[in-house]
Amino acid sequence: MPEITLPDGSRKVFEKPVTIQEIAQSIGTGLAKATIAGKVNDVLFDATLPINHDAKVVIITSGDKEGIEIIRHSFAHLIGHAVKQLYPNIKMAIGPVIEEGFYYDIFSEYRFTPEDLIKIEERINKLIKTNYDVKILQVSKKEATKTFQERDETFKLRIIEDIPDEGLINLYKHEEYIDMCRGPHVPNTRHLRHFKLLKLSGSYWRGNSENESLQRIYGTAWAKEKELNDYLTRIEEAEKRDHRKLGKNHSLFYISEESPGMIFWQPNGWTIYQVLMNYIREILKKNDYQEIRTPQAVDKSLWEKSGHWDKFRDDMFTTSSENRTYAIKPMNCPCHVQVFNQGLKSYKDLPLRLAEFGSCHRNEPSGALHGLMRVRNFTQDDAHIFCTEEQIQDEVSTFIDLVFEVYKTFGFDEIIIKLSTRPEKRVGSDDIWDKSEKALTEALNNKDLKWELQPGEGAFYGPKIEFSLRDCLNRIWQCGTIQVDFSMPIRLDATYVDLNNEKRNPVMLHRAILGSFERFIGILIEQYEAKFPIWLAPTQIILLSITDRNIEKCKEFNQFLNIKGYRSKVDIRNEKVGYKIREATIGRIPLIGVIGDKEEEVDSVSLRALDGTDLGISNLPNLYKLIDELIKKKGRIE
RNA sequence: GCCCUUGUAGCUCAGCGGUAGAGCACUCCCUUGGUAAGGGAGAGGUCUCGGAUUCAAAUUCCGACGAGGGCACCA
Repeated sequence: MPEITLPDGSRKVFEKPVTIQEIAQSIGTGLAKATIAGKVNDVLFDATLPINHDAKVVIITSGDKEGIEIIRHSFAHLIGHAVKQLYPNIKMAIGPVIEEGFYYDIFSEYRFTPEDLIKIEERINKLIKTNYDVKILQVSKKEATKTFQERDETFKLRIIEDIPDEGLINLYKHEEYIDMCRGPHVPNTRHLRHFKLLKLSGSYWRGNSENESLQRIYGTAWAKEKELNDYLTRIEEAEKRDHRKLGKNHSLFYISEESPGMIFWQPNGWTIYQVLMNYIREILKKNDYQEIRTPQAVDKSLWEKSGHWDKFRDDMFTTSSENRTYAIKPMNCPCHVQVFNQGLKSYKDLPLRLAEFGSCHRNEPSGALHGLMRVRNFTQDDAHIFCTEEQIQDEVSTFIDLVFEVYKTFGFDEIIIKLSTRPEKRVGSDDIWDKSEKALTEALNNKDLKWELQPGEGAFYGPKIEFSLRDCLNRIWQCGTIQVDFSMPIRLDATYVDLNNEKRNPVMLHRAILGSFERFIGILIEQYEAKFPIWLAPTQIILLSITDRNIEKCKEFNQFLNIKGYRSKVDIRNEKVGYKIREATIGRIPLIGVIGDKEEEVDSVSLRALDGTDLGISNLPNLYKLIDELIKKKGRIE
């Protein structure tokens, strides 16, 4: 006689074990029809499984977040159902739900093409329209094993091996197709309607490139057709912000076939780069950093000492001269230790902060390259803080604030923070790792920030905090970072004299705010959709002549503006003003100045903002004032 | 690096066995026009590269290189 408590507090007693479906039916037919699954004492539960004890029950429909996830998960099974009908020899591996969709990893000798994707989608459409019931079999591990042995589903068998012996395993029967899942799943395919298979990709069994290659089919699914269409439109719109597309359209940068992964900055892009660099320079000055510059190519012996040669040899570009081998530097830290080592250092010199806009080369795998986001040559806004153990906490804390201050300037509202701890392959004792990880954890916890732990993902020399941002398609890119390193100073003999006149090794903090200029500008292009605030805009103002009579005035104003240090251009072509405005607008120039006879009479210019706002007529001193104010704001919305 | 896709004028793309086409941009001419496209003419490509098939290849096949989407990697 289970007593069921519903979310509104009402209770219902049933004569015999009852399913969520039946509970919903007892409330109303409409609800019963919409029921996808439920929660029994806060645990997700299939709609058609019996509940034989008193419980709190929540009914889940497609309107719930869990509901839509269940729908997506069930669609993954439908890939299985369809694909096995079309290609009986394949083996199903794993098919989870992801953000806004699902995928299924499949082992198949035959390689799927986009045409197959269409076929599979058609087959799924056919299957869901039959509105079949999804049946649940709860079986022992032994029975499950037998089922998948008969079906030669070797990957499912491997998954079963890792499941504990006791307890039941849920098998979901989609007609002749059987899949294994923790569930729950929809009770009938009539809940599955609005989906689209999106893309095909390779993957590896258990995410390990040593294992079998699998083929992954990605899809998305939604409760309503409108939601599906909105999602697809959203992706389309987001693609328009792609920094590679905008970079080309606005002549910011390009990448040539001869140097994959390396950036040719055009005048427009380089302007942004320099403004950004000067902004960081100001920040460094205010925060007591000293800028240095170190060589591009350094003898391999230094990299052997630092440990990089051992671990990253294949990922470094090398060159040789006479009898020596050099590595084109993949990082700046060993060089910074060299600079630190010049002259004897006292504890009074610490913390010593050495910064460099360091150009690094890393031979990234070809498949990893991605516009400005992942390149083979990048410039870090790098710095190394040499300090004592006692100073770590403060330095890390100050740095986190600094990152937030800088990111705020660009209006990032979502900064993803992750703490990565000791990897398997590492240098340094466990005692040192304990201390380093503790320092970072405490710095984060003292700030009341949301952060995520990534065990085993730290650098080989120390743990790190990463600050990541999302691009237009929600892909996450690490930008800022701070890493604690007790090892490098020891390996490279960095020392200072302490209060007791004894030599000690300093601790080294590796840190970057933007990460690399390339990646950060890539993110910025997408963030602003290339509509840069005036302090960053490659061209800040363009002066348009209305007739040829106004050409000289345009040129004169332009010269004054440029001498004053603003980035001004003219458009004195023989075109109508509407045409020039259109071009300047498409060119994303923040301020447009129009000069006709009327303006010339009063030695002024008519101003228009990028969004079309009329800013009135202004003489030069007022124009300077206006631009100065806009620059000062740096596009911050406050 | 792995799997799928892909590489034609500066850009976006069409052509998919009979030695190249559009729109925009560019140059010149007419037009001197007041806040998102005035009109006309012209120039521009050994169709990424290397092989193979064929009387004939941008078009089919193989390979290399680059690019796109994922996966793996990311000091």
